[in-house]
Amino acid sequence: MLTVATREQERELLHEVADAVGALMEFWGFKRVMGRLWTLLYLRDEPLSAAELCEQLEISTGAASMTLSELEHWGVIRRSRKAGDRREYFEAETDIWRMVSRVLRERELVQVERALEVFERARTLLSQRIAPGEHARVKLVTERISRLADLALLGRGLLQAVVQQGRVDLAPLMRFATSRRRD
Amino acid sequence: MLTVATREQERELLHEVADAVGALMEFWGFKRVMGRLWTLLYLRDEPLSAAELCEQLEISTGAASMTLSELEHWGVIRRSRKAGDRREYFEAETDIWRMVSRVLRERELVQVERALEVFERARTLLSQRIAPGEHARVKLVTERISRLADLALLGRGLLQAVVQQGRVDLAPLMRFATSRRRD
DNA sequence: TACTGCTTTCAAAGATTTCTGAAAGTTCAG
DNA sequence: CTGAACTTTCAGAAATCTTTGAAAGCAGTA
Repeated sequence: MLTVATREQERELLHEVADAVGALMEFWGFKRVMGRLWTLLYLRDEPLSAAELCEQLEISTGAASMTLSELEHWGVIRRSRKAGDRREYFEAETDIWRMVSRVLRERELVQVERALEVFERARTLLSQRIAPGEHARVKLVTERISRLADLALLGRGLLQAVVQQGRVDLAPLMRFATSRRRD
Repeated sequence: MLTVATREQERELLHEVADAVGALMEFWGFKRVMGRLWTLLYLRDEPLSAAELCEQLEISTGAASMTLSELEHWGVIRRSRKAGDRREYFEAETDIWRMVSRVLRERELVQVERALEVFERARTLLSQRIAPGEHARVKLVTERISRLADLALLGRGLLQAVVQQGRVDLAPLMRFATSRRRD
């Protein structure tokens, strides 16, 4: 009975972890259930079937199917089959870093770049055709757009650093991140 | 008439910039209108009244009032009054960095830390009470939770680096971010 | 080919977020 | 103190996002 209690407790714990990841991912612009489902798979050594996932997560077959497709689209889970079994099984991609950097590259970076283009265009157009007597005001506006652009550039730089770094070695980044804590 | 055309064009441009910032902020977990409103104020040298903002953004008085409160709560706008005028006027906080680092500190960091606590707790509890014959499996689960924790730690480290850095000098961070682009 | 068991799709329901605008609240000049 | 001018609040409307589940689709036997 110790074992039974422990099993139940473990299940609970893993769900808590899954919920924590779900919260992070939601906060981050994904659907909560994507994070929960991925984590559940990640914390298993064996592949799970869609039916099991429905049961564990208390979602419908439809939701499971769609969520699994999305996760697959992001390359964070894999499908597999067992011989003599019609069902599909799913397992998590375990290279977390690859996943994260892909998302950063394809989502965050795109967003930031889109904004940068707008800022750039606005600056260019403003610098042309300044009505007389407007010089001071237009200059202030341009200056402020430049500051927005600076921030976006910093963001882009950080994202690129993180994304690039990960491909080879995470350590320098981590070192930088932690070394700066007190200065 | 050149001036008129230019004015209209400028208005349009500024709205585009505001929309771009709005999109970033929305993507980032705030309401789109917060970003649009703040940017509109930021790109003005003079304070605006609530009524003008309603008109510019095409939102109701209620929405304006609530949005302004939220922005004030985050310390990114200021209220002011003009002598002999009953209306309140609003202007943007111009220290962008201070704003961003505050948000990172109070929102992102909190989220990451919450997740880290869950991971830590799960690891501790799993390491106790391992049912016989479960060692291998539990070890794998623990190992994977550790990897999640590593990622969260990296995130926390980066956030802290960014937040700390900004207080004194942004340059080193920018240097780091850009120097790493190709290696 | 036809059946069976599993998966996907998608219209509609449900949940959640955001917005509106009228009413209540506040402030201040007179 | 009063009333006009402005602001805030908040219940309900509207818009948006998410989930459901039944029907259609598909793949692997028999």
